[in-house]
Amino acid sequence: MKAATVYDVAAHAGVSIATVSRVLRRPDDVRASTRARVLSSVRELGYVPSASARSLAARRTGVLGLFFPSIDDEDDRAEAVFEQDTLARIVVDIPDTGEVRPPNLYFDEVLRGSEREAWRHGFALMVGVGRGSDPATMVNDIAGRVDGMAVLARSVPDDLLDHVSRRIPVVLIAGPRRGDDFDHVSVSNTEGMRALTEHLLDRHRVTAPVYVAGPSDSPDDAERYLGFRQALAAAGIDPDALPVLRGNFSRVDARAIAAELVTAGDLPRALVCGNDQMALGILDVLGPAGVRVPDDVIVTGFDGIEAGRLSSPRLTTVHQPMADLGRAAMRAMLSRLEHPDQPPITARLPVKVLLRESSEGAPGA
Amino acid sequence: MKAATVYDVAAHAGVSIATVSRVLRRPDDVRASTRARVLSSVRELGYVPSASARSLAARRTGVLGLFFPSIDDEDDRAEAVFEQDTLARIVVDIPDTGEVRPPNLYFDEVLRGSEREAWRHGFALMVGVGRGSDPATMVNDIAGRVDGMAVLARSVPDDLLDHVSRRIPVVLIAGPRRGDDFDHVSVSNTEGMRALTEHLLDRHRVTAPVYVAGPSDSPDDAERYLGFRQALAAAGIDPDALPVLRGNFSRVDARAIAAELVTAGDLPRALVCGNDQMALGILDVLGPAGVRVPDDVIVTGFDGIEAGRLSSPRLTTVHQPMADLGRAAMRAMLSRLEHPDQPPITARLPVKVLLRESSEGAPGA
DNA sequence: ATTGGGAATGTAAGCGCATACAGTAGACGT
DNA sequence: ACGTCTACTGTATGCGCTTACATTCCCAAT
Repeated sequence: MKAATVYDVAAHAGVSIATVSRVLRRPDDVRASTRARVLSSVRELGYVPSASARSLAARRTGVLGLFFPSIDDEDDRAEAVFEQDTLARIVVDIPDTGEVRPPNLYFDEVLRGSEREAWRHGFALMVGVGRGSDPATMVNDIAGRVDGMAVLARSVPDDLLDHVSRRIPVVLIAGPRRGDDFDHVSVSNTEGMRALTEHLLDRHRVTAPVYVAGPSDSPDDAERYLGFRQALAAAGIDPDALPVLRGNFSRVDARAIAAELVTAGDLPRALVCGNDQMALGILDVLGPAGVRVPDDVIVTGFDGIEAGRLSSPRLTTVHQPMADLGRAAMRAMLSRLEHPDQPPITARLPVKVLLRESSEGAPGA
Repeated sequence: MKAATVYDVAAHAGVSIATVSRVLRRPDDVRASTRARVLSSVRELGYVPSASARSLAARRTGVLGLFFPSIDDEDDRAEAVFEQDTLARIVVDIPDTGEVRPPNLYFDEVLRGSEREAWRHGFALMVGVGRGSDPATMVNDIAGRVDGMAVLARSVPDDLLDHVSRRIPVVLIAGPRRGDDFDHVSVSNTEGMRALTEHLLDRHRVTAPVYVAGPSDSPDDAERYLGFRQALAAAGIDPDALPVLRGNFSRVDARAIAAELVTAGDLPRALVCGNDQMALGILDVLGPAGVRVPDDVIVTGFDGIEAGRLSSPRLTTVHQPMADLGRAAMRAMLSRLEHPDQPPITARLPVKVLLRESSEGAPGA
């Protein structure tokens, strides 16, 4: 059952392969009667054009790429449950109080936005998730298949980016700019954190907020911390006089940090976290420890993930438009494809400060 | 800046294109010294092989496809925020009490699992989300680019499936089998719901649970309802004597249903919902209305989404392994690619009944 | 009936790579 | 020195499709 080709269809319909191709690509160039004949042959033969051949001939693939760094905790069961015609029935009692798998909303959202935007412009989307080993193979592989590629900050080494970008346009998502070579899409980390901090300073008279930082190599965190400092400086407070707690963006890690603060007994008036996960981790500890939020301690996050809306108290945070990030990345790429020589694009998406109970107290209060 | 090709590399390294190709595909067939020379040319020219050409010549693409029906609420702002070098600073007060966007965990998870499994076997993954208009174009397009394709139940009309499957193997995810033509991967909907229902009947002495159904054309819901009925029948209860409430799997819709029940004043002892979203919608209404869960009414869901673990009370539900669904689908496809003539695969993944507070009462109680 | 001209179709040349097959250079044996 | 292998490398073809260009149609206008 070899797959049918243009030749088969052409023969079957009694036309040349060019006509078959036209029927599929520019139907109006073909007389209605022949078109109908060809289409019926297509149907009859189960013909599906080979995108490989088409891309090769047309010099474009119609696919955009998206590359993520690996984040999902390598679930590496070699053999997934499968092949067993099992019907399950395992009843588990009141389980999983902790977090099972922090659903990686961030990537999911970016992906969704990307897919959507790519599709709107007639492109398919190919995703790659950088697994630990060697991104080179994968990135190269994807790069060979697409017309353009968006890459999450720091998921790909610079030299690889340079290499790949000689073939196709590359758009960087989040993180810092990389020289002036690439198009770049990010959110207003600094401005958002500054606005939030200013709010705490002005409205709540906080004088010595403590920043709970993410990994020291996170450019996003660096930008956020910068906003934090700017707000302090603008209020006449010396940022360097305040301690900074270093976390790793994870919830469990933040719990440890909070636990330490509680036992040490020196809780600041406000804990400003570099992301939501950490803020949630802190809430996990503070509540049970008898520390009231926000009465005793104000806690804020950054990202605007769903879980922060479901926590109690609900988390004050800065929401970044993750899906829009993906969309903007795709649009930047498409724009670059159309105008290869335009100057580098820099899109910076606005964020929203969401004031909720973890800083404001009961709703309506 | 035309992209480099094998020819360029060959010329630059002083070898033939065959050797260049060998260096990339079967390095051991080339003398170490020439290999090094070629590789350095590759680097110098920024050569990235064209997957289109390779796929065409090799007669396989190395890509697997995954097709979803459209679920995300068409966020159709024609122009996403973008291009404006805006720095945002908009402060919003205590917002969004309702749900902002039900994160579509289900697809996200299936996608994640698929990507993972595909990658493990050296394949890239291409995703397509069926947008309202006409799936044919998109499915055909994807089918032309991949070696095999997994499709979510009912996202593609039968004739299209038949057509496409003449070119590549197709695996169906979830839903009912389609004749005996396709490989099929699903979860134990019936068994899971039956186990859950039996638990309610046996352990909680519920005698007349009411089923809150999904859309009548949902095969998943049908399977679940069947399990519900089986449990009743096995307990000597006539399923047909009990009313069934019809929802559409959405949270808002379920709220309306619950509201009606509350005002009518005839709440059953237990509401068994076809999915988690609806169960959550019911919880949304019951709590504020003064109805105690589970003391007055037991509420259960199906799916095991994250939000059900974060609700209060936490939701008793049946967890289906969504990521594994994706993985299993990919494996089925790969298996089919290796053994085209093997009999149709049917994988049925086990589920887990998770008993939580919405049926059991306070933890530890 | 002729002719001009646009519309419809056919012809043929790649697109960039993999690979069967042919060729070439040493290495080794006699 | 010459034949024989073995290990590499080059030649040439085709994968299935698009598309510029050439050719043929068809019909209105003369």
